[in-house]
Amino acid sequence: MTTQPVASERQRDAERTKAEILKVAQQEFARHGYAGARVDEIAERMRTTKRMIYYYFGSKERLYIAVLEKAYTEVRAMERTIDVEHLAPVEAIRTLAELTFDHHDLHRDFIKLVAIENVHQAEHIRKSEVLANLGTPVLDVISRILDAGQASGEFVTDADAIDVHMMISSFCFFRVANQHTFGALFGRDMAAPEHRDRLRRMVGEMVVAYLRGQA
Amino acid sequence: MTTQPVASERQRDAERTKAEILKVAQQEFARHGYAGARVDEIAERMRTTKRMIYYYFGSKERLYIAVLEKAYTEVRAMERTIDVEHLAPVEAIRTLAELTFDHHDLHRDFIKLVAIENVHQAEHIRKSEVLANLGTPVLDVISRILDAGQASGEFVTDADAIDVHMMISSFCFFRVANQHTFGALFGRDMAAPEHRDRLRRMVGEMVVAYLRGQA
DNA sequence: CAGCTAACTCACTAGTACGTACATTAGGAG
DNA sequence: CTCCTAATGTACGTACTAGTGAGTTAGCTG
Repeated sequence: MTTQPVASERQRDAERTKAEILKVAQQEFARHGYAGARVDEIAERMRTTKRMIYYYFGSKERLYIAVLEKAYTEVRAMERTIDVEHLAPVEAIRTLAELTFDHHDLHRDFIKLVAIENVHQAEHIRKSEVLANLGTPVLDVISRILDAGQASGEFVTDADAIDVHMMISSFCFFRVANQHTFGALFGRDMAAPEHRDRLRRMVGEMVVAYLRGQA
Repeated sequence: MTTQPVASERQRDAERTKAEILKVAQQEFARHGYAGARVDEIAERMRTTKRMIYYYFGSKERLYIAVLEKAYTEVRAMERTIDVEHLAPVEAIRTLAELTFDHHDLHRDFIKLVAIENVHQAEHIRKSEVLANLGTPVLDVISRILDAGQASGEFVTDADAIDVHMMISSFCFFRVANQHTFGALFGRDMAAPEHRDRLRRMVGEMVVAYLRGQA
């Protein structure tokens, strides 16, 4: 048995090459949109060549779909680690909102990909079997919090889990996705630390106030 | 003096041609994004030719900026017609939220242009003098409602007009802008009438609950 | 009606962007 | 050590795409 070089030293390594393509492609698509992204540009920013992109992914569109699949899969995996069910309903939903906020704050590229995919009416997502069968763990969490809150009487508003998720997401998504036009037109950088912290508290208070209803 | 043909019958009419270019271009940019939009495609869908686009607008980018300017100007003009100040604070802010909701519902192309412009980090908006000096009338309206509500004691939360505007916009924007990925992943069409009506009430209740605070 | 210019048409180009044919090599299997 | 194949590199083709050069005409002005 000869000495095996460690993975990082191997000159030929399919997994490593594929992973690098996906990483660089994600940046490129997020920065320039689907049509604006350049396959040649992705290739130039890598150790490897454009030929490899086509060898592994076949086409620009399939590469883009692979990027979406990877991004969504990671996000869903992260969602599954959220644990707020040991908290009382009010604190649970507030914490969930704030974690969602943090999550959006940290995954700018993912937010952009979602925005881009919506420009294209989700046509690529619909082509992916992986994404079609990717559950949404966060909905179950919200459902249980809502049930607990209604049972204890703390939540008065009769809300649906998808709606509540949408309410939280919209706030967090908008702050990140629209920060540039918002900044240009209102002169306020929603991503700046001082605004970020206030808006983080705001999203939590917003959901709690909504669910508690008009006392 | 010879008989004047009416504007619509004139074969040569700069204003009419420019207006048609802008209208078709808005659709094309909204549908395919900045990079995905095709100047030739815009030309083909018109009475006139591609050469005219360059004659009047000079470049694809300047055409795109002109489209943004027109869209934003129209939206701001519409905002100025909003009149809720004869209402009591709670009803005023609720109505404003619902009108904002309707407004987003009606101007899908505009929403998409905003999303697209954010993908490009608002670089085109920043190049436009028109847009830099376009006020935001809605902020004054919100300010006055907040002042009235705080004076009367109905609003407890110490909120800032820009934040409240952001809260309302985010909800309305997200429902329209992200309807495709949301629909694909959660199996719910937020644009369908039954959901639309519920979400419309929801945005109003959300702001009111937030401003009234935890009683 | 003559002349002038803004409005318009047509044919074309230079460069770009996705994708591929073909040659080559690393490195594991036997 | 040899062979075989997955992995990789090079160079190129085809189609598209923004933008333009140069000529033409509608229709207003005097």
